[in-house]
Amino acid sequence: MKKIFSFGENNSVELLQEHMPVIKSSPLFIGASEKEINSMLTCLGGTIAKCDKDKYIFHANDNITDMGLVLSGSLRLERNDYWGNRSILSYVGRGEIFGEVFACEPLLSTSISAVANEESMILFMNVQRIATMCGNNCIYHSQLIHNLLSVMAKKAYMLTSKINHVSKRTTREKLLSYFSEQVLLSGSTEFSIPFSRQELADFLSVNRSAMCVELSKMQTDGIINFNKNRFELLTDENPM
Amino acid sequence: MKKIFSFGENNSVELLQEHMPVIKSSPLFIGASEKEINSMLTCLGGTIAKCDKDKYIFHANDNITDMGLVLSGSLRLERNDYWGNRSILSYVGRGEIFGEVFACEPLLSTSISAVANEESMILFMNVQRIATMCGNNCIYHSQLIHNLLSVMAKKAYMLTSKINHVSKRTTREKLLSYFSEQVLLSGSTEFSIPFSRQELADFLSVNRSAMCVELSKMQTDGIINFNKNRFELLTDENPM
DNA sequence: AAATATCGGTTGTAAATATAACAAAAGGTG
DNA sequence: CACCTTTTGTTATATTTACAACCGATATTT
Repeated sequence: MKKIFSFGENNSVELLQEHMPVIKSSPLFIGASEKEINSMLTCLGGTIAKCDKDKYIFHANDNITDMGLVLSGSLRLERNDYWGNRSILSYVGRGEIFGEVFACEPLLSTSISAVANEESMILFMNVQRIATMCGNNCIYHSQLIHNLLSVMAKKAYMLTSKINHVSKRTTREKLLSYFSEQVLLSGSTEFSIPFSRQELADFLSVNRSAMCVELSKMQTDGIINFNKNRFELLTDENPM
Repeated sequence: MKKIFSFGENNSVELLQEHMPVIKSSPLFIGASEKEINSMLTCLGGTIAKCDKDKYIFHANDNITDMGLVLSGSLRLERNDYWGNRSILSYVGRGEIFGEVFACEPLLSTSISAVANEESMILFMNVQRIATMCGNNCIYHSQLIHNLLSVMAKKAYMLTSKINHVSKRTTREKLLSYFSEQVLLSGSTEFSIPFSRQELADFLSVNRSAMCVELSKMQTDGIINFNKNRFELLTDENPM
């Protein structure tokens, strides 16, 4: 990994201009102007680094102080268990942030690593400095804190929600739990889902094939209708 | 729910003294002095309210702006699905905080409600004001932000970790995933768990009885040893 | 249009799980 | 200690799931 840019220093303006659109649209900086972003990133000790494919961005048990924003490329978060089994937790794409959990709570020295999936550009920011208000005229600092809290709140909500689905005992219950949420979110008994069958099965931690069987049964039972990725909940009665 | 105390006003000192030990030891204010806490809570528009048993502290789809700290008593977080099925997500006891997710991201107008399990005293704090630095000489404000970020990071870590266990397909894999984490956390292949069998089964979303069967099998197979709540992992080989 | 790949649905079978019912062990109380 | 309650372990059985293998539909490539 090679640092190629530091905010607050004399740098190539081109590189910055290239990546500014991603920064501007990221959840951390949404609504801020370029000038404000520059000011904030100077405040946060922002640096941009390039990471080659399959190189580690951080490693399990590293002491992490910075969170990252993927400017280009993508990376994956991996977990290693006691026996060295590696499993992929998630992919982090362009515009998404990562590492905020470990940067906010360094004691969670962790079994989790971040690896570049391809050649990637990463913007690193020091979280300690986000929490610590600077004395400068960095008036958007509190907006930044607000944004970070918002990002973490959304993540916690998403995780809680997923646990709710996955904790159900049968595939049918898992599906209905997920569908119920979609109905409540969309405000309609008809909704589209952003998953392929395989992705939905992975999300709910069930076998794709078994899930397809269950979906068909539910349609036969008159509980749901579906066509491709569009679903409809047909029952006002508790189907369980 | 009845407000009985507001920080920054002339209030009964007794009530404050009664609950100060809980506040001081809560994760939000850990390390702060009583004077600092008073200053911060004035800053945050802190109020103390009493809530009777089985009364709602907040209701699904309320617009939540405050997070809470349980000073005495306890409450439960409930979720209602589309069909009105109510399930209990968690219990929140003395010294614990709740509602921070919704207060940080009000758009998550939610299917989740908080209900008093018994007569309870709750300290409410405005999260918007946590994120927004006050102009006062409230020097511990950034410590507070830091603490809040830390709390949310720990929660996200805990949730991610639980998803990792629950997402495994078989009971044995779920158990081993959990045990592996305990080994990594404790740094030893021997560890104690804070769950009864029923609680562990609920945590891993499996049937208690089936889990007991699996635990016995694993002992027979020479993968683990256990006695009451003390477990030992016996294998350096990947048991799966 | 033929070849290829991807995706969704189906089937049969082996494996795993939930469930109920019960027994044994542990803990608490008068 | 005797009694009761709670927790943990065991067994048998019905249900549910995973898995592999296959087919057909759809989309993509050449």
